[in-house]
Amino acid sequence: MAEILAVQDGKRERAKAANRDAILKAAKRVFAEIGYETATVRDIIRGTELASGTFYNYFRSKEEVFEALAEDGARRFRPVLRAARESAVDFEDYIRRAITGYFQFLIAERIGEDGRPVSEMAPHFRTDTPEMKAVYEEVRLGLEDAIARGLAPPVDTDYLARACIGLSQDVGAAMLQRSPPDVEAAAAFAAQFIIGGVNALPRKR
Amino acid sequence: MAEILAVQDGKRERAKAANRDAILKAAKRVFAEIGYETATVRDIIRGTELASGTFYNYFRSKEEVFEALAEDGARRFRPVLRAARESAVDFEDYIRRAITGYFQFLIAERIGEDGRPVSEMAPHFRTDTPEMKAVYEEVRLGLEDAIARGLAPPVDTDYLARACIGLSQDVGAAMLQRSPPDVEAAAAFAAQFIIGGVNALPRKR
DNA sequence: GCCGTTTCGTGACGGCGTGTCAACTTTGCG
DNA sequence: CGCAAAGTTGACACGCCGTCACGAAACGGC
Repeated sequence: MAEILAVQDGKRERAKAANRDAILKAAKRVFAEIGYETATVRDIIRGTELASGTFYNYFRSKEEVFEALAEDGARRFRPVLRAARESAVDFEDYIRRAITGYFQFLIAERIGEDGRPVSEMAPHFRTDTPEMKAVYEEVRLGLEDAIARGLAPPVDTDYLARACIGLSQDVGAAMLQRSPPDVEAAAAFAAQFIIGGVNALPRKR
Repeated sequence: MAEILAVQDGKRERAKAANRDAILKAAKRVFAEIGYETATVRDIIRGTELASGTFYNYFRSKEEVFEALAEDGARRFRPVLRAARESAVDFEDYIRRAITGYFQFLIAERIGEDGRPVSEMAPHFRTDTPEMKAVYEEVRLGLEDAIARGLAPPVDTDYLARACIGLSQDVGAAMLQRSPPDVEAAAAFAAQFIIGGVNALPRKR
């Protein structure tokens, strides 16, 4: 009756989800406060009500927690990319929407104004984790899609996706270092750069 | 007589330089073999003939050794950039030379064919260390120089430098993952992308 | 050469974080 | 209610960290 939308009813399942969530939340806070490198598993677990051993029922290491956080972020970001792809009227529009979405995401995700810079908090911000790879694939598919529709010239989509991601990450980081960060200006810069770049590319494949 | 070009004669100075060098060499090998994250200061010192305490006479931590290695790399790379700037006949030529130089550098620097991927070995590959910042400055100056000479349109050189660096890093990484890596093709891709991007940029400042 | 001074290598030590595990508590279920 | 399964707990052994008192080796004045 009261559990109309109870996705999990067992007390065990609820506790499990709650514990995992508590650890993730604590980790996010601890990483932001003292930095990923210096943070210890104990620091994280102290941020919860659980005992040290319990940590290892959920994650194998500090690194795995970080990856889980990155996965979360990527999972939340993917819909933004997909929406950009589906609602865009042309290639230029797609790029602009995707970049703007990413930069807004960056602003929204950084721990409320304080916290350490992303660079310090993200030690190995590479396309390692599965969900990270999924974002890369989403970008690449978006580009291939545009090419298939004749909206962009046929080029090496692997290089192109990597180029767009690397460029966006660094311009995004530069944007965050300015105060106040200007999403519009940064997005316009990155988007126009990419569009111009794509059009100048050697047409392969 | 026999010491015509002896830069350091004191036995102390020579030992110091040799020890520091031994630690750096061992660290480079250890990082490549077992990865930066899992490597310990003890692992590094075991790769030399020295005692554990000696490590701390030269570096404060594993991270500081890594930074020293990064500094070394950046210091060796900077002349490549400078040469590109000085010998280039126009903006397009400058970009092409710089990118090609960087990609050749990547190929030359990776631990002989084996070793872990750069991404795993370089946990915080950001523009943190002084020498790293110097590379960024070198890039930015090269771009400002081109703009001042009217070879490129006036744009936000901070964003532009970041964009070029991020793009080059990621395309370079993608190149290294292919076998065999094709420096020419990758450099042509990155250079043309950048040139096209710059020309499409909103002219500010 | 000799010896006081300084510099530096050495490895043992206290402190701390790690990951494990046997004992204990809670939940699910008949 | 009671048993089995699942999960939590914190103490423990292990390994790494960074330091420090000690001794050896190099320097430099005589």
